[in-house]
Amino acid sequence: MTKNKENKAKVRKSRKQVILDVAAKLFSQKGFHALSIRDIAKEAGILPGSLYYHFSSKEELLYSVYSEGVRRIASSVDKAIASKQGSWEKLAAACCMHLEMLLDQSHYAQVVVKILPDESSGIRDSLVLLRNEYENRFKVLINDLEMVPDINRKYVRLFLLTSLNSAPTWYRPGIDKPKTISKEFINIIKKKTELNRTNND
Amino acid sequence: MTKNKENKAKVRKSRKQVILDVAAKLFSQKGFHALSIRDIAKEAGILPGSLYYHFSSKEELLYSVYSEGVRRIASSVDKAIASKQGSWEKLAAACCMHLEMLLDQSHYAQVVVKILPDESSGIRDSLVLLRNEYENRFKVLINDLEMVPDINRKYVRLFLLTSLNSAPTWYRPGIDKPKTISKEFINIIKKKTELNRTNND
DNA sequence: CCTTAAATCAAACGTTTGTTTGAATATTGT
DNA sequence: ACAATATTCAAACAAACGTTTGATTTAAGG
Repeated sequence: MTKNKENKAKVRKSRKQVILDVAAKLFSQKGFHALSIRDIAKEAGILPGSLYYHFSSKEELLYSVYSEGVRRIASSVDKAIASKQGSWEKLAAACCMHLEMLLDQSHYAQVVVKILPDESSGIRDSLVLLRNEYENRFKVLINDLEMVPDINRKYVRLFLLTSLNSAPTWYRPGIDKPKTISKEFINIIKKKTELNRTNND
Repeated sequence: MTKNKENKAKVRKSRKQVILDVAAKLFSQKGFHALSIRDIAKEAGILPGSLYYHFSSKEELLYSVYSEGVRRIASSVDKAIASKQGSWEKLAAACCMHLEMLLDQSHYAQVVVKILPDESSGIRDSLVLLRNEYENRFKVLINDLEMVPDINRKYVRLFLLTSLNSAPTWYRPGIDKPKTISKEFINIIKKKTELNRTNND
């Protein structure tokens, strides 16, 4: 009763949401410092000052986008993991979904891996907290992994996660699908790569 | 004359070199847009305008630092490769030196991996060119690698290089040495990681 | 319809930005 | 020692920045 939500909701998304979407897109493309409030406002179809009715500062806007990005990628990955059994299958599913979120035009997710928390010193710690909470999933997945004993799992995690997160910098659609890429990465870790000829180690 | 002696001793490192060193340090720490000419000038002990006697713009300064970074890391890696024989040994030596340059406080090298060429649109293409010329070494090294046939070498390269380049974001001195880290990374690629129990692939 | 609150505009604020300019100072070659 | 050149200073520029403010419009409730 209080408001005619249905009409409104279906006709147009709220202005605040438009600002968030535009900010996600532009932050992911240009980074924090290279993007101005005026750029965001112009693309959102409002005046720069109007933005401050919804967000108290540029940093708070980034935080809103960043946390929404973490929320989206985390829930997608959680769903992907839940449907799988076996430690390697779970990890593969997580990597695949992680990569799909990064590469399939999800600007929110891209912000999470493209923006370094140190770029915005005022909210640095908050961003690191959000990101750690998400990446902890991979720590668990890799610790549960059934693998030969002489591999340092910390480096497996770093190796895998940083590779996936760098994908947006070199990925070009049409060459390979995210699914293919994540499978290749997992395979490089799983399989023996060196030829049998010399095994001096 | 007495003054002349003192000055010469003191100015052994030319002003231009001081500016370059300071810029390398600050660019690697703060990125391109978050760093101002005034910050550089203050740390170099000159006035902002004086910088423009040596460099015609902020972008040209970045280019100078970046190209010097590529020069240093490339020549170090080339030397490291030359002394080794065997495809895996060469790759290991290259990765180790690459990582040492990045982690052992070489600000010039850090600029090369921390600054995304897109941050400075005016010289983007020049930076990409420099970087590709360097990274081509790894393309060659990995193509020469003796490995099982069903591995996509392109992804081995991307996998390895992006992992190494991300190291400055998580590396903390005292825990592990660059040498140890690069060995672990190479090992993850070389060795079979999965337990033998199920080999359904 | 009127009132009240939410949302946006229009304009400006004070700072900081990269850069330019002309004068002043150091340095160098003769 | 002097002229020429190389280097730095001091000051300013216009533009862009994040943000604030007060008026104005839009929407909602009784």
